[in-house]
Amino acid sequence: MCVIVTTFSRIGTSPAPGSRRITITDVARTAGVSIAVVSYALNGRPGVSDRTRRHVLRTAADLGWRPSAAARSLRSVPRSVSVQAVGVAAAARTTAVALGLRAALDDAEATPATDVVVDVAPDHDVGARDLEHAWTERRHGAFVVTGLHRDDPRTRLVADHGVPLVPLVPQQRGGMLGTAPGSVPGLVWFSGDAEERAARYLRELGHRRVALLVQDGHDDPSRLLLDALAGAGDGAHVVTEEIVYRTEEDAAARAARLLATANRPTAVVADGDVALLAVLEAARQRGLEVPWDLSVLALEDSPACRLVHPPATAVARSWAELGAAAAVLVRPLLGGQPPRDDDDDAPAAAARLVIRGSTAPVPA
Amino acid sequence: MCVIVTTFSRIGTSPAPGSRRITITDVARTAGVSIAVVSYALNGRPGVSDRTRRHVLRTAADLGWRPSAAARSLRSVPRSVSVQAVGVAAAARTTAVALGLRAALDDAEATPATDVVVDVAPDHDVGARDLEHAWTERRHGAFVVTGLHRDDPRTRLVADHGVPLVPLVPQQRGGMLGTAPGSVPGLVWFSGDAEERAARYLRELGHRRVALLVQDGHDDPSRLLLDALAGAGDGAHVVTEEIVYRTEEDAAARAARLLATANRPTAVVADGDVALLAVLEAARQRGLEVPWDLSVLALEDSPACRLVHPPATAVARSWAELGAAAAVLVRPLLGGQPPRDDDDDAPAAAARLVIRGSTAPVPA
DNA sequence: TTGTAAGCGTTATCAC
DNA sequence: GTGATAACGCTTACAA
Repeated sequence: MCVIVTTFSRIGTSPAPGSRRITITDVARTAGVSIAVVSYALNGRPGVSDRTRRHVLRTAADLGWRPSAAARSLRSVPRSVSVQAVGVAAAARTTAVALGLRAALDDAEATPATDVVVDVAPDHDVGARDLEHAWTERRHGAFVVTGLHRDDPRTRLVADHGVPLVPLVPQQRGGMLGTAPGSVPGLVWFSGDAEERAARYLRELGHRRVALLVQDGHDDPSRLLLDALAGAGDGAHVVTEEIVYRTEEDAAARAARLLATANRPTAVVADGDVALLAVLEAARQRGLEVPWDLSVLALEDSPACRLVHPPATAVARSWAELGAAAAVLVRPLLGGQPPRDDDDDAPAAAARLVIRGSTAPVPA
Repeated sequence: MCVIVTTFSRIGTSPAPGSRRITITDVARTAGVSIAVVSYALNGRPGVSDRTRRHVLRTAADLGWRPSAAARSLRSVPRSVSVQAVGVAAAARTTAVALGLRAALDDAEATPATDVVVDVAPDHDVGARDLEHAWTERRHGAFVVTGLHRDDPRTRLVADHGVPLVPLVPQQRGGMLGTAPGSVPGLVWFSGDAEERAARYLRELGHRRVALLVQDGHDDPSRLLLDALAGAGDGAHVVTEEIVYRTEEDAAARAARLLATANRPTAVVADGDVALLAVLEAARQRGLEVPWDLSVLALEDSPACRLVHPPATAVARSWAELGAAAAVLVRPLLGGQPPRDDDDDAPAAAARLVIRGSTAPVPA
C-alpha cells in the first residue's frame, strides 16, 4: 500500500520514539525536488517524469515516510470505511463483512491504502447518532450498515445529511427496503431466494404449523420467510407465529413454552445460534426428538449449526463475500464520487439453503 | 458531546447535501468574535468570559457546527481509540470490550467526544502490520489489543515505534506477560484467580486426567490453568494434555478422537463455544453422560454455556468491564501524556468461576 | 478577555 | 516537468 517499501535501509532503524514525523517536505528536501512533485509521485499521478518518480518513491521508502491520515482527510474524502455493528449479537457477522471488504479493497492496485473499521453501537438509535456524528466530523469516507429494518432511523441519514451509506440487506432485491418510501440508493444484497426456498422446503416436508423465534430489534429476513410461507402455492394454509425474544434466558423460556402448547408447531425457525440452542434444549427437555418430532431450521449458518446434534439445516449467507461485493459501491465513494443509482447491477453474494439433519417430514 | 445542542432551531433544517461545512470561522463570524475565542469556548478552556462562552456555544449549536476530526488530529492526538480483534473468533469479545470502553469514555464529562472503533485483522501478523500503519499514519490516539501471547509480534511495536498500546490480558497479574522480556507497560488485567480456582476445583472433584481443547494461535489463559493443574498442592499428580484445533470441524474430530482413547480424560476444558459444543457432541456420540461420565469446563462464559445441556461451568470474564477499566489507561494517552508506568494500581476487572451443571466428581 | 497569526501535512492551482 | 503557494479547519502562542 502507498509505497512498496524496500525496507533494507531501515533494519534496526527504529525511529526514536518522540522524534518528529517524516513528512513529504522531508522527502522533498532529501530527494532534491519540490513537495508538489513528491505528492504527485507518491499518489501515482501524471505530471512527473518516470526517473523522478522512482527517485522520490525510493527516497520516501528509505526515509520511512508514511502519509498522515489527518492531513490527507483535511482536503479529500477520508480513505477509511466504517462498518457498523449494532449490538454484540451482530459482532460475528459484521466482523466477517469487514474482513471481506478489506480484502476486496486491498486487492485493488489502488495506491492509497484504505482502512476498514467497525463501529459498534449498543442499539439502532445510538447507531444512527454514531453515523451522523462520524459523518459530520468527516471521520470516514463511506459507511456500511447491516441489519437495516423498516423505519430504521439510519435510513433517514442519507436524505437528511447526505451520509454516504452502503446498506447491506440480507435478502434478495425487491424486498421491503427496495420499495419502502425512504428507499436508499446503493443497496447490496444477497442473490438467490434462500428464504423462499426454505419456505418451500418446509411446506414440501408437510409443515403447516411453523413458529419463528427471532431476536428483538433485528432485521427480518424472517419476514421474507413468513411471507413466503403464507404466500400459498399449493393452497395448503400454513399457520405461522412469530416469537420475539430479548436475552438468551428469554429465548430459552419462550422456546420451552412454545413446545409445551397443545398444538405445538411441527417446525421452528431460529434466527441465530441462541435461538437454535434454545429450541434444541427445549425439545430435549420435552423428550421431542429432532428432526422426527420437530424440525428446526436456522436462518443464519454458523459453526454451532454444524456442531450441534443433529447438525442444523440453515440458510447460509457468506457475509465476507457480501462485504467484498460492497467494495464495488464503496470505492467510488472514497474517490469522492456520488453513490451509484442504478440498482440494476447492484453487486450481490449468494445465499443458499444448506440441508442438514435437523429437518424432516412431518410425522404421519 | 462537545456541545449540548439545543436543537430546536434545526428542525427540518437539513443542511443541503453538498453544502459547505460549517467551521469555527462561520461560528466566529456569526457570533461576532474571533476564531480563537470560539476555539477556547468550544473546548472548555479558560480565558473566555462566561457570557461570551455561552453565546459561542449557543451559536455553534444553532449553526449545527461539528468539529472536523481531521483538522483536529492534525495538531493534536486523534481523539479516537482502536480496539483490535484478531480473527472472527475474537469478534464477540472485542465488541464487548469496545462497548465497555466507549461507555466509560463517554461517562467522563470531557467535552471532546472520543470515537472507539474496532480494527479487525485476520491474524496476528496482519494485526501487527495494521497497528504499525494505523499508528504511523496517526489514525488513532491509543490502541487496545487483546489476546496477546508470548512472542506476539505486536508486543515489539511499543519499543520499535512508540505505539501507545494498551494490552488487555485475560489473566491476573504476574502471569507470563508481566515478566516476559518484551514486557509491555500499561497492562490491564483481570483480577482474581479464576483459572487457579478452576484448577483447584477440578482437583478437588478428583480429576487426575484433564485435557484442554484450545484454538490454534489463541492467547492462553489455558496455560495458566495448566500450570495451576500441574503445580501440586495436595501432591496428587494431574496428567494434562493440550489439544489444539483450527476449525470447528477439526475441533469436532479431535474431541471425538480424544474421548475414544482407552484412558480418556475425566474432564475436558474448552476454550470457547466451538470447543464446548464439540466436546458435548463427542460425549453424546459415545454415550458418555455429562457430567457423570465426563466433566466439561469452559474457559469463556457465553450465552451458549447457559443454553446447552447441562449448562456449562465456566470462567466468566466481563470483557465489557475490562474495556471500561482500560479507559483509565486510554484517557491519558488521548491527552498526549505518556503511558503510565506504575503497574501497581493497574485497573482490573473481576474474573470468576461460575459453577453450573457440567462438572461433577470423578465417578468412583 | 479578546484578536492576530503561525503552524500541522497534505493536495491542488498556478506560473515557470 | 517542476516549483511556489494557497487552501483545508483547527489549536495555540503571543500581542493587544
